[in-house]
Amino acid sequence: MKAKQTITGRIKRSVTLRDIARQVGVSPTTVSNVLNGRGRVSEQTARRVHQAVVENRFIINATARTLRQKQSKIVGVIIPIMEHLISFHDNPFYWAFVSGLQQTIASAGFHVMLDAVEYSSESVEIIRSRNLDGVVVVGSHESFPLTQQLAQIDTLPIIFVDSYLPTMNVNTVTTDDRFGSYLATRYLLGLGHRKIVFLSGPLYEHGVDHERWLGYVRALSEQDTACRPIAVETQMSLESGRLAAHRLIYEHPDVTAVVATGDVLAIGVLRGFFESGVRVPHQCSIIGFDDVSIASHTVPSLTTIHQDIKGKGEAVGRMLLRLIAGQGPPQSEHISLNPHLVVRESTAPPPTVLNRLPLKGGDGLQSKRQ
Amino acid sequence: MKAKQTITGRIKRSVTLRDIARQVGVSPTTVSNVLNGRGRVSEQTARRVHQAVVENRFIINATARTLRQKQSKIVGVIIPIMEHLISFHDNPFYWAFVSGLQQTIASAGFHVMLDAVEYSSESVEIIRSRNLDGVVVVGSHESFPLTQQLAQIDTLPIIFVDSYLPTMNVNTVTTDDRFGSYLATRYLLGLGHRKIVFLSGPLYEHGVDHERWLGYVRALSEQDTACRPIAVETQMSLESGRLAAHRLIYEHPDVTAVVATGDVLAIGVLRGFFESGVRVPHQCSIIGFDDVSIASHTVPSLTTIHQDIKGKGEAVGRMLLRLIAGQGPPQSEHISLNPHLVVRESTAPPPTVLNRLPLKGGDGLQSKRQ
DNA sequence: TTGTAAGCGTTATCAA
DNA sequence: TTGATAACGCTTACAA
Repeated sequence: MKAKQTITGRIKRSVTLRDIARQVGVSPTTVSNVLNGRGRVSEQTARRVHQAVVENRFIINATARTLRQKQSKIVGVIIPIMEHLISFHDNPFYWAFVSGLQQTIASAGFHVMLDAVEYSSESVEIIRSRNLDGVVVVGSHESFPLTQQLAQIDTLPIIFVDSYLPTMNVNTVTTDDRFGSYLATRYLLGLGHRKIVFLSGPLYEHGVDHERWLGYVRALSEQDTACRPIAVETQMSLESGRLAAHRLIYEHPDVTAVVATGDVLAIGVLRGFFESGVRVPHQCSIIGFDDVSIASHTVPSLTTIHQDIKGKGEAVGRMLLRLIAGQGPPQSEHISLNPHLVVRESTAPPPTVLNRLPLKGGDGLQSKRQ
Repeated sequence: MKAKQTITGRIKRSVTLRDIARQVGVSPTTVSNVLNGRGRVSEQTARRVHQAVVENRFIINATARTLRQKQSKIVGVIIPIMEHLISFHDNPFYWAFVSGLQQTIASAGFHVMLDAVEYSSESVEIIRSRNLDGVVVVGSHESFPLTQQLAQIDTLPIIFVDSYLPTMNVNTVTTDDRFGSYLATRYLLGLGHRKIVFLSGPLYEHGVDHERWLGYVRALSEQDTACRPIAVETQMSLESGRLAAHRLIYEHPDVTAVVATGDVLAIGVLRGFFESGVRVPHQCSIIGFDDVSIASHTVPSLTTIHQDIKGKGEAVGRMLLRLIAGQGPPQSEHISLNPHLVVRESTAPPPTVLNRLPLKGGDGLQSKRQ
């Protein structure tokens, strides 16, 4: 291990609190008290200490402080992943969320440590090892061993985001996914659609997409006609959406609308339909979920269920700060954010019987007569 | 400060290396040696130590280790920001980059600490305070006080990403932006375009967008006709792109192609033109930069300059690990990644004289005769 | 092959 | 209002 050396060969040491104390002619305790604003110091002394701090460009060693106080002022953001990071890199969702969180906790002097952890992991060493003050887990499932481990931790606040963990007594922040999906489906039903496909990522039990499925089903069941739910399950990615669109055309040619569980998926569908010459919304309506910033800039722009992603990061940040400060309630907190419908260009009433044009091209000509 | 207490009122202490030593009946040194695989321990002892570690769910305290060794195994990712985080939340670029970096350094046991720092900041306390082992700065400019401060640090490796700092002797990883932009512009010239607008974010001197400007200018100047460069400067965001498209139609109605310095901007333009009824690529071609995953899924899909963003994060991670291991060269390293052109649907030859349709609608009828 | 003891830079406790 | 001292949990000379 080579030591960092100056030209003179002396080991380069950073300025310590002790150095400041020595220079000012007081004890380390006093310097510490000044730095931490404990007040029991004369103004004189405080001023001199502050001056020495500036002069020597002293920066307190947070590592030592953490060791002593067992408070790191670090919050861990843990993202459960599966093998090859499916949907981890691509999803603009994460960044918006994390930047909202970062901004909020930074204002209280906290830092964010990012960690992607295998969902099958049996423990998350970083939490104890680094004395994290709090943890945020994004997108977890009850079935993950990782989730089980994390839920057992009772020595520091943990917040599960976008995770439905009904049997676990943990803090959660979610969007009301079921309601959002219900809104989307009801809107389509209101426009007159009856054949509506539900397109989602993997439907884990108690997953976000599963909640959205329940909202979709409920909306359908409230409709007096016998609307059958149709589920198409794929991955949450642009490309999966594109491919799903092509499949839809053949497997469900009579469909007039698609409820996608994510804008990413919806945008892929938009593209897939375009490639096949299916016009949106004239032949088929599409509705997304999330309202990522690009949703308002697609062609056609995307009708979607809006959720404030950055705001969610901020809400999580505030909740975490509160819990860390010990102002948390004895039992777990749950926040469910309200999504709302944003109508744009990708939805319209279904083609009428007269001008109906099935998705599948084969008998297109026939239907075009009007 | 309330201590965490168990029901019995005893302070809850985590298992330490000393506890393990005591239980096994050896010294802390031996346990440490086992844990760090230093080898000078009998296999017997090693086995017993390992067993005790597992039994007691011992996790080493990285904070204490850091304090002692002055190596934190933490890498800081610093993102210079201006006031209200313009283009920080929205840009999918960051996430892809950071996740590539994270993945790479995690495999060597390093963690990522994320920090957004004001560009005007005079110091980055976190670096010394947390004993960071390395730092990555994304998108910096020479004129930032922050950059000046960071460049002076010589006690740990710092890598500047997507930053052109010609007067500074620092490690950099960039994409060959000038060349990429040159490729884009040359491609359009080759298609026959002569009125090509350069649409960018703020053109800081030595900024990424400025480099791209130089590539654009060079391509034009190589063309034998007197192609005048036309610069339109805005913000790097979807919405700015959309608005710019509307402006373009009036300010430069004779333009037949747009070189945008980012896909985000280009996608905004796509949308803006759509809103105005300008057909892409028939009336106007658009070419982006970055090839974010959505670029291949827009309507029309985006011709763009591809750069491997996640790969850039990985390259930075590898370089950082090398530098941290002390295998770095005495002088600064520079890596320039090669971008390439990806042709999709948003580009085509310009409208011919006969079927020419200016962007501006006013005299559209006149030109429509054929 | 193993152990002793000092120290990393801070803060908490207690005393002055 | 201030200071001496002992930790926090680990690693590392150096000694045995």
